[in-house]
Amino acid sequence: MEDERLPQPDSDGIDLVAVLHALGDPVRMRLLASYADGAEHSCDPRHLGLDHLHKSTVSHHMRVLREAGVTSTRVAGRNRFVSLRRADLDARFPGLLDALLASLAPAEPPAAAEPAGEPRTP
Amino acid sequence: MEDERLPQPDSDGIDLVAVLHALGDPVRMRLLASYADGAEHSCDPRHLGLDHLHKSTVSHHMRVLREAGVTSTRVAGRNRFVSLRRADLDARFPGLLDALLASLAPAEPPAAAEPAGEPRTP
DNA sequence: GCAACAGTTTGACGCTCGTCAAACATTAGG
DNA sequence: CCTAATGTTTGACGAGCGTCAAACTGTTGC
Repeated sequence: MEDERLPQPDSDGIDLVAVLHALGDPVRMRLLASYADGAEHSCDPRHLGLDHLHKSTVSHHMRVLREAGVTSTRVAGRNRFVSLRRADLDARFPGLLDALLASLAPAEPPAAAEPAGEPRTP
Repeated sequence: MEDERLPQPDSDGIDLVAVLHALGDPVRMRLLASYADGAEHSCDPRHLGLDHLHKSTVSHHMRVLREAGVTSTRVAGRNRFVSLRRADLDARFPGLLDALLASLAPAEPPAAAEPAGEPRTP
C-alpha cells in the first residue's frame, strides 16, 4: 500500500460555501497559489513560503482545504503529497478556479521588458 | 440629500480574500443570490427569504458584504437599497462573479417543463 | 534496534463570528 | 407632536477559528 489518500469529499459532495470559507483565509489562499502549478507538494512550511508558521498550523490549514474538497492528499511513506483537485472543481464550479488563480497572480504578464538594470526581486 | 451611500471600499481596494471570507457563509451567499438580478433590494429579512433571522443579524451580514466591497448601499429616506457592485467586481476579479452565480443556480435552465400543476414558489 | 524524519493530533489560549434582544437613530404619516 | 416604520448599534452569549507547543504515529536509514 503505497498510494493511499486521506479522506476527502467525493466530487459532487463539494460545497461552494465550504470552498469559499476555506479560501477566505490568507494562509490557505497562499497555499492555493502554491498548488496552482498542478504539481504535488510536500507539507513542510519551508517549501511553501510559510516559514513563520508552525508545522501543526500548516497541517491544520491543509486539513481544512482537503475537507472542503479543494485539495487531495496522497500518502507515500512518511511523506504527504498535496495537490489541487482541479478537475473536480472545474466540473462542479466551471470557471471559478480559473478566475481565482487569475485574480491572485496579477504581476507576471509583462515578461521582463526592463533593461535588466536593476532586478527588482532577486 | 437623498442619494447618499454608506461607506465602502473603493474599487481597487477590494481584497480577494476578504470577498471570499464574506461569501463563505450560507446566509451571505443567499443574499448574493438575491442580489444577482442587479436590482436594488431592501434590508427587510422577509423580502429576502430570511424570515428565521433577526433584522439585526441581517443588518450585520449586509455590513460584512458592504465592507468587503461586494455590495453597495444607497440611503434614501428611511430605506436602504442594497445592490451588487458587479462592475467593480468584474473589473477586479474577471469571471469570478459569473462563476459564483452560475454555480449556485444549477436548477433553472430547463425553463419549467412541468405541467404547471403545482407552482413551487408562489 | 534506534535515532532522525515528516506530519498529525490534542490541548490550550485569545480572538473572531453568528445570533439574538434591547436600545437607539432617523424618517414618514396622521 | 406622537406614533409607526426601517434599519443600525451595542452588549451579551456560545461556538468556532488560527496559532503554538508538546506529545504522538508511522517511516526511513544506519
